[in-house]
Amino acid sequence: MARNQKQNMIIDAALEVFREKGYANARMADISNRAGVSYGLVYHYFGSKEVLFELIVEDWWNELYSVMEHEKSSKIHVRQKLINIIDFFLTTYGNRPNLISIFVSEVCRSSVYHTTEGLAKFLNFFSLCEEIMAEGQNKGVLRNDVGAHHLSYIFYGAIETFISVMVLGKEPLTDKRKERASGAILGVFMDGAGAR
Amino acid sequence: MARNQKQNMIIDAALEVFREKGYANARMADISNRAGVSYGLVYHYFGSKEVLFELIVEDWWNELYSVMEHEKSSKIHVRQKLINIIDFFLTTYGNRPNLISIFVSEVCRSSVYHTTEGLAKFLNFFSLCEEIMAEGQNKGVLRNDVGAHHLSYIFYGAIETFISVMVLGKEPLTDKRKERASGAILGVFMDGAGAR
Amino acid sequence: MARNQKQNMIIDAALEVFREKGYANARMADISNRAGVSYGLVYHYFGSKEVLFELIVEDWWNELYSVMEHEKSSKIHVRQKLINIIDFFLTTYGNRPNLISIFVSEVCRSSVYHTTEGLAKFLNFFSLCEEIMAEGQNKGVLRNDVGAHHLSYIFYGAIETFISVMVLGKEPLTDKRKERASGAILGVFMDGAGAR
Amino acid sequence: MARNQKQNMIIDAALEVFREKGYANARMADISNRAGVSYGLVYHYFGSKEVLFELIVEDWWNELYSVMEHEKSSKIHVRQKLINIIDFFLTTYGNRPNLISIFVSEVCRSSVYHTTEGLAKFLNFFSLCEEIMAEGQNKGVLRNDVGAHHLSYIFYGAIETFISVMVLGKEPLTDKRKERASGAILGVFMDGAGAR
DNA sequence: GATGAATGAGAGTTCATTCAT
DNA sequence: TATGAATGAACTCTCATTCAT
Repeated sequence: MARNQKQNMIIDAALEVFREKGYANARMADISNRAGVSYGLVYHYFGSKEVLFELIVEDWWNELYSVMEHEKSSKIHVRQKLINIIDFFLTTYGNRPNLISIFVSEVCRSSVYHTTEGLAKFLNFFSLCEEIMAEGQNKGVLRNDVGAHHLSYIFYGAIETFISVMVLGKEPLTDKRKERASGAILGVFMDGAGAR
Repeated sequence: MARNQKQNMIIDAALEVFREKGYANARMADISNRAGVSYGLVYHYFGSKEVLFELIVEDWWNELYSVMEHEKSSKIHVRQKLINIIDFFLTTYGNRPNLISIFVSEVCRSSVYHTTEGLAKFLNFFSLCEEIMAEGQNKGVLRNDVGAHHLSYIFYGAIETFISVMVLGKEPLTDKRKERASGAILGVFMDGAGAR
Repeated sequence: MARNQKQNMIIDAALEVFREKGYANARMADISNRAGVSYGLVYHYFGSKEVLFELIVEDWWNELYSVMEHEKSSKIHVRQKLINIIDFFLTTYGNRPNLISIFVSEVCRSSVYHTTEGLAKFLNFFSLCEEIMAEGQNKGVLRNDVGAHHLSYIFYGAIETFISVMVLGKEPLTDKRKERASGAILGVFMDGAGAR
Repeated sequence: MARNQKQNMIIDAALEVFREKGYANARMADISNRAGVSYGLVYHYFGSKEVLFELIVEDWWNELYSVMEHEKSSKIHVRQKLINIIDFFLTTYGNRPNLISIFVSEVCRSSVYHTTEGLAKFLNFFSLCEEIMAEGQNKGVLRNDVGAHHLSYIFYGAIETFISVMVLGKEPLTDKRKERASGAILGVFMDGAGAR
C-alpha cells in the first residue's frame, strides 16, 4: 500500500479540503486543484469521493486502534496508559490538525456515519478504552462503582472537547498549552473537580 | 413568533429529516413530504433550507442559554446547578431526541459551523458554563488549580459523549439509564475516577 | 369598462413594476404590494399576469391608434400632423413615463411580441403613419422618390430613439428639452441633416 | 479567446434560442439541445446563462465600437462614413440576423439593461456617433443648428427601425431591398423628407 | 369583494463521475 | 500514467395560479 508522490499530494489536499469545507461541501475539483493534479487523476487513483474519504478515515481508525491495542497490552501503569492516550490525541492535533479535525467534525458526529458500520467503529474504540478502564478497576486504580464504559465516555469526552475547542478556535498547540490541557484532563478525570 | 399548525408540522418534519440525513443530505422535498405539505409551503414560511435550519438551531441555542443563565444566577448550591444542567441535556435527549441529535451532530462539529458566528455561539455557552465553575471555585466547592474554562470542557465533554453514544446507538432513555448516566457524570466529574 | 379605485391602483402599480423590472421579472407579488392590495385581488380583477399586461398594452395601442386616426382624417397641414404626433409621444413621456417606457422596452422589441398578433399591431400603426406620409406626398409636401412606408420608419425611428435615450437616462422632460427635441426631429425629418 | 468547435456550436445555438424566445424565456436546456451537447457542457464553458448572454452582447458591442472607431478616424468623406455605418448594420442583419435581432430586442430596450453599465454602453456608442456628426458639422457637411447628439439619435433611430421592422416581419434581406433601405435612410437623413 | 395560505411545475445550477485521448 | 472535456441526475428555489374562508 505504498503510495507514490502524487497519491500523497492528493491525500494531503483532500485532508485540507475536507477539513475546510466538510465532506459534503468539498468538491473533487477543489481537491485536484489543491493537489495541483488533474481532475481525472484523483479518480484514477482513488475511484470516488467516498473511497478517498473512507481511506483517510480508515487509516485513522487503524492508527487509533493500534495505539489503543498497544496501550491495552502494555505492562505499564494504567495511569500512564491514560497519559499516553491523551498525549496521542494532542500530539496528533499538533502534527496533523486536518486529520483530527476531520475526525472530530466529520466522523464522530456526522449523520452520514450513523450507520451500522460507523457505529461499529466507535464501539470498537470504546471497547478498547473500556478494557483499559476495567484493568484499572481490577488493579484498584479506578473506582468500581461506575461502569467501565461510562468511565470511557467521560475520559474520551474530555479529550474530544479540548480538541474541538482548539479546532473551532483554530488554536495552535504550544507545548505549554498541551501540558496544561493534558494535566487538566488527567487530573480532573482521576481526582475529580471537587475541592479537597 | 407564534407558529401555526402547519409551521409546526414543517419544523417537526425538518427535525426528523435533518437528524436522519444531516443538513447536507436533507432534501427540502423530504421535509415537505414528511410534513405532508406541499413543496412550496416550506418556502412560503421559511424562505430557504438554511433559514429553516438556522431557526431550529437558534431556538435551541436560546433555550440552552436561557437554562444556563437561570442556573448561573440561581442561589442554589453549585453541585445542584451541575445536576440541573446534566438533567436538562438528558431530559432533552429523552423528549426531543431529534433536536439534541442535530445539535450534537450537525452543529457542534459541523465544518459549516466553523465560522466566526458559529464559534461565538459556542464561546458564549462555554463562557456561561465557566462562570458557574468559577463560582464553584470561589465557594470552595471546586478545585482552583485547574482553569474554570478547562473544567467546563471536561464537564460538557462528558455530557456530550454520553448523548453521542446514545444517539449513535439510537438508545431510548429509560429513567434508570438516565439516573445512572447522570450519577456517573456528576460523580466522576466531582470526585474523579480514581479509587479512594 | 369603468374601473374602480382599487383597479386603478393595481394598474398604476403594474405600470411601475413592469417598467422597473420588465414583464418577465415583474412578480405579481410586487404589483400587489406596490398597489397596497392583497395578492388575490389582482387575480380577482385581472385573471392573470398576461391579461393584466395585455390590458395595459391594448389601452395604449388604442390610444395611439385613436391619435393617428384623428390626425389622418384631420384637415390640417401634413407638417402640423407630424408635429402633433411628435408632441403626443413626448407629452406622453412627460405625463406617463412608465407607460411609454414599457411600450418602448417591452412591447416594440420584446421577443414575446414577435408573434403574428404582435406584428399586426405594429403594421397597423405603421400603416396609419404611412397614410399620412402618402397624403404628404400627394399634396407635394413630401418627396415621392422614397416609399411612404420608409418615410414612416424614419420618422417613427427618430421619435423612438429620442424617447429611448430619455428612458435610459431617466431624464425628466422639461418644456425646453421637449421643444428642442421636437424641433430637431421635425427639422431633420423635413429638411435633412445636410447643410444648406 | 479562441473558441473550439463545441463552444461555437453553443454560441450559435444560444443566438438562435435567445432570438426566438428572448433572454427571459430561453431555457438552458433549449440551448444545449439545439447545440446538440449535454446540459452540463454549457455550464462547463460559460458558467451561467447570464455570462453566456453577456459574452454574446459584449462581443457585439466591441465589434460595433470597432467599426465606429474605424469610421471616426478614417479620412473619407463624412457622407461615406454614414453610408458605411448603415451598410454595417444592414449587412450584419443579412449575415447574422440572430445577433442583430437580439441586440435590437433584448439589449437596446430591455429593462434588464436599464442599468448604469447598460446605459454606459449606449452612451459610448452614441458618443462615437456624435463625433462623426460633429466632424460633419465642422466640415460644413451637416447643419449646425441641431446638436450633434440629436443628429445621432435620428440617424441611428432610422437604422434601428428599419431593422426592427425586418426582424418583426422576419424579412430576408435581398440586395435590392438593402440598397433601397440604405438609400432611403441616407437620402432622408441628409436631404430630408420634404419635397424640393 | 377581499384575503393570503397553499400548490407544484419549471428553471438554473452543481458536481460526482465517465471516457476518449 | 495523466488529462480535462463531456455527461446528466439531483437539488434548491421561484412564482404564477388556485381556492377555502
